[in-house]
Amino acid sequence: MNIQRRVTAKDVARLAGVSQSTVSYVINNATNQSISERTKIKVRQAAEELNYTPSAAARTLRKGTSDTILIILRDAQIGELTAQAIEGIVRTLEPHGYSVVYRRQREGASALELCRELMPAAVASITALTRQEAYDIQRTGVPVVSTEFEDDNGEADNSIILSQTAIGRLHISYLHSKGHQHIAFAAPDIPNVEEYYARRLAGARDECTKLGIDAPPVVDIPFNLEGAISAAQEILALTPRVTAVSAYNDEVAAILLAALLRLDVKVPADIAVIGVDNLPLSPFTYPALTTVNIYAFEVGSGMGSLILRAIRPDLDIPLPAATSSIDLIERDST
Amino acid sequence: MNIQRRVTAKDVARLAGVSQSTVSYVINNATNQSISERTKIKVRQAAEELNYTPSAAARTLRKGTSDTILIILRDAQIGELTAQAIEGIVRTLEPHGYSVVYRRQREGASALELCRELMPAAVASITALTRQEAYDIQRTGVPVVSTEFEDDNGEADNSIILSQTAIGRLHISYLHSKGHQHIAFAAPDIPNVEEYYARRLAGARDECTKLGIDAPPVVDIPFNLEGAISAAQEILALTPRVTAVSAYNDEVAAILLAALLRLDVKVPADIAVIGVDNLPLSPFTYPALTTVNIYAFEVGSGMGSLILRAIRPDLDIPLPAATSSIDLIERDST
DNA sequence: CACGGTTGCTTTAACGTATCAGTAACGGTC
DNA sequence: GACCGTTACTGATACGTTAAAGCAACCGTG
Repeated sequence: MNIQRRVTAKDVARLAGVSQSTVSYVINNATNQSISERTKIKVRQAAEELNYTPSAAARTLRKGTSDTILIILRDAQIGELTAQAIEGIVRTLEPHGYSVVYRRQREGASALELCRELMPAAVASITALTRQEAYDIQRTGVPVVSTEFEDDNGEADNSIILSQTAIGRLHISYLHSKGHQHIAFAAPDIPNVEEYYARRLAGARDECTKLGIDAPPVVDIPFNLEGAISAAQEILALTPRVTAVSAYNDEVAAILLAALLRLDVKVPADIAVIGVDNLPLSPFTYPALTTVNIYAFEVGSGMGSLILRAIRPDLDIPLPAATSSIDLIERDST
Repeated sequence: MNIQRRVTAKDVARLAGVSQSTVSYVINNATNQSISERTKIKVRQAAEELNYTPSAAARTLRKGTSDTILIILRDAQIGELTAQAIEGIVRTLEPHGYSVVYRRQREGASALELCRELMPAAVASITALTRQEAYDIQRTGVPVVSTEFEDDNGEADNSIILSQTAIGRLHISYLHSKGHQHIAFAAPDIPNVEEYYARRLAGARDECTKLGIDAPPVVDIPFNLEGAISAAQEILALTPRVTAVSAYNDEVAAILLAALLRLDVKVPADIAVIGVDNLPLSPFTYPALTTVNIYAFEVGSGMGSLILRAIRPDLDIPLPAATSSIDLIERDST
C-alpha cells in the first residue's frame, strides 16, 4: 500500500497546458478574470482526469478564512435536542460547501483562541458563549450566531431566541389557565443543567408573581424509580395541596409519571404534570405527556440562515422567520 | 469595530529577539533541536504577551496533515446514540489537541474527496463507509476507524464491532431462554434505518434457525397510538399465538407497550416485549422496558483510542478492551 | 495607422508554518 | 593548536493556493 503524492493545481495545469493560475480561475469560476470556454473545458477535463481536489488548508491560508463553521457547545453531555440543532445547522450550510467543526470549550483554551487557530467562516454558539466572548470573536471579523442572549430581548440581531425563561412562563400560564393555583416545580437531579434549570425556574417564578399565585416549591426528582416514588409522595404531602407539577423536562416528568402510576395516583385528576422537550417517547407515557416542544431543528436551520446571511451577502438569504421556537403540546397528563 | 491583523510567529520572534524558526521550535517543544532554557522562556513570554495562536491552516499546509479528525455519518437523522458515540470520540481526542469535524456524506462528493480537501489526521466512520471507500482513503495515508465491518468477524483490526446481527441474535436467545417459542418482530415505520433494521432482523432469523423455532413474523408499528393499537391487535391475533415481541428499538417497544396498556393486555404475562437502545426514558415505561443497552459512548471512546494508536504511535495507547459493546438490561416487560 | 479597450492568458507575490541545512561559538581531546 | 563534537541558534525554502499586476494579441474607432 504505497501512498500517492497529492495532485495539485500545478499538475492539472501541466496536463491542460495552461498556467497554474488559470486552473485556479477556472476551478473557482472567477468572475473578474475572463477565460475562454475552450480553456475552461480543457482544465475541467484535466482536473477530472487527475481527480484533482483543492487543498482546503492552502486556500484557507491564502484567503485568511476557511470554509468551516465552528459550533461551540457548552460542556454538558450532548443530547437529543442539541443533536437536532446541530443537524439543522449542518443541513443548511453543507449544501453551500461549508463543513461543520464542532468543539466543546476546553477549559483554559478560550473560544477566541480556537477561532484564531481554525479561522472559521463563522461561529455558532449553542448557549456556550458569554456576550464578551462573542464580542471578542466578532472583533476578529468572524460572525457569531447564538441561540440566545436573553438579557436584551429587543434586538435579537444575530441570535435565534430560544428563551428558557419563556418556557418556565409558558408552563405556569398554561397550568393557571387550566385552573391550577398551587403548582410545584420538579427539578432534575443531574449536573450540568444548572443554567437552563435556573432560568426555567426563574421564568416560572416570574409568571407566578404576575398571576398573583405562590412561587412553586421545588422538589428534586432522583433518576430511579424508588427515589422518584418518595419524591412524588413528598410532592403530594405539600401544603397547600399542589394540583400540578411543572417538570424541568420530559425525563423528569416521565419519571414522575412512572412513580405516580405505581402509587395509583390519577393523572391529571389528582395531579397534572407537564414537561419540556417532547422526546420521541413522550407521546407514549401513561398518560400521554403534555409538554413544550422545542423546535431544535428549526432553531438550527435558523442559525444556519443567519450564518449564511453574514458570510454570503451575495446570496440574499432572507432573515429566518421570527416564529416562536417553542410550542405547547397538550396531551393527557394535564 | 476594526479588524486586527493576525499575530504570527514572526511577530513573536521580533519581540523575543530571536528568529521565527526558534519560535516554532519552542512552541512545538521540538526534540531534535536544542534550545536554551533562557530562550524558551523569552519566547513563551512574548507569545503570551502578544496572545499568539498558531494558524492551523499554515501548519496543515506545511505538514501535509491537519489536527482534525473527520467523522463521517450516514445520511440518517442523528439521534441520541450517534450523539453519544461522537461524544466519546471527541472526549478521547480533544485532550490531545485534535478537533473533530463532522460531515454527512454529500451525494456526489465522495469521502475520498472530502479527505483530500481537509487532510484529516484520521477518519472515523459511523456505519457510513463501504469497505472500498475505507480502503481508498487508507491508501492516501489517512487511517480509518469504523464502527463495524461485519462481513469479516475475524480480524476487527481497525473496527470497534457494534454488530447489529448480534443484537438480533441476543433478543431471540434471551426470549428463548425465558421459554418463548413464538416470537414476533416489531419493525419501525420510519425511513433511513433499513440497513440497521435488516441486519437486526437477519440476526434474529439466524438465531431462530439455530434454536429450531419459527422465523419471527414481522409487523410494522406506526408512530401513533391508534395505529399502534391496531398493530398490537394484529400481533395478538397471529397464529400460532405469539408470546413475545422483539422490537426494532425502544421507541417501537415503548409505543407497543403504550398500545398494550390501552388494550389492557398484561405485559409480560400475556406477551413479553424487548427493545434496543436503552433510551433515557426506557426505565420508566409501564412496565419498565427490558432492552439491549448499547454502550455508544464507550464505542466512541474505543474508536478514539484506535485513532490515537494510529496517529500517535509514540503515546503507546493500549488497544481498547474488546468488551462487548452491548448488554441486556432486564426489567419488567419480559 | 496610431489609439485605447477588451480578451485571455502568465508571472509573481503573498499567506504562516515546519524543518533542513548551514554556522558560529565553545569546550574537550590528542 | 588543529581537530572534532556539541550546543544554540539563523536562513532559506516549500507546502498549494488566490489574486493583483503585467503583457501580448486583437479589435474597433477616429
